[in-house]
Amino acid sequence: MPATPPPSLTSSTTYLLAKVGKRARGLLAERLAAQGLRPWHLATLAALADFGPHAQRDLAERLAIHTSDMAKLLDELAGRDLLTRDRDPGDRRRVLVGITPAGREALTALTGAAESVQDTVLDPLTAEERTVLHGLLLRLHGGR
Amino acid sequence: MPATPPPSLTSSTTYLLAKVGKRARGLLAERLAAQGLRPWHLATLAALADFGPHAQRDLAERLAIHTSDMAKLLDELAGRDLLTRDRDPGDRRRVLVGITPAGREALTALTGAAESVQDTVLDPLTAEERTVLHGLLLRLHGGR
DNA sequence: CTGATTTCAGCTATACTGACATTT
DNA sequence: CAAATGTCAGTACAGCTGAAATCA
Repeated sequence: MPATPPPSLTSSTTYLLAKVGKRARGLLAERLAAQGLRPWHLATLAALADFGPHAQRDLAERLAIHTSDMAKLLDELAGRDLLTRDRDPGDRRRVLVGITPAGREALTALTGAAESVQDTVLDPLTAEERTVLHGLLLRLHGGR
Repeated sequence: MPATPPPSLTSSTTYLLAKVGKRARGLLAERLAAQGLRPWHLATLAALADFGPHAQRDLAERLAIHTSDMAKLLDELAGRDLLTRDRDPGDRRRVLVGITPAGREALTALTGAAESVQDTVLDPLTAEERTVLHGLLLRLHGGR
């Protein structure tokens, strides 16, 4: 017996968003774990590749993560030589974080994993439907 | 400065799903906390209202939650007289869980909170767009 | 005895808090 | 001195695991 979820929940868009989103993140985490990394590592490398070097604090703000957690993430990524951390000569409180060539390679692999997860999650939808969904989610994400 | 998130992430539907879903669940949890309850309490009461009494194990399976966590949830709900727990006379291993009148009242209040959160989250979308989004998410949720 | 149901104690990961040293 | 940056230790919670108690 497939155990139907309660209709009064599946009729709520909020519920579906939370459920589907959680599944997506779970699948991504599972795939990235194969490379010993987590979704936040992907996000961090992506931010550095998209925008260039950041002060650690700005990186944390861009990803909406706490500075204390960012410190740990960067420790892990620096330990694999995926990024560099250098004191800002102009303001020695700041640490400038940049991506290394190895980091870019890793990012490519991680992005590939994310795309494969996306194919899995969005499998029930046609290409046009995926575009529509993406547009709607972008509006929800932006309209904060 | 509003700290733009990395485009290579926002171009991923998976990322947006996870982000928007997490925000939705977070807002819901915040609103329900005002009544001393959490999203799982709402889900549990909704399942009982939709389908009638359940054996504890069936309830856990329907909501895709672990039986050990279900035991704790039911403790909390029973402590507020929102549900009843009785041994199944036909199979004394099973505990039959049912919703009380007070539970139905609480469910009404919790559902109201959930609808208000939904209005907040879906605010940027028109009514037609909300319908489209709901339909797409239903397909993603069902197509497992 | 085997298997199902429930309960409990504990483990892990994530998100967050607060205190601190360093530098401006 | 006050404010900003980064580091570290510790807290809270959700999700999960495993073992024991009860019963079919």
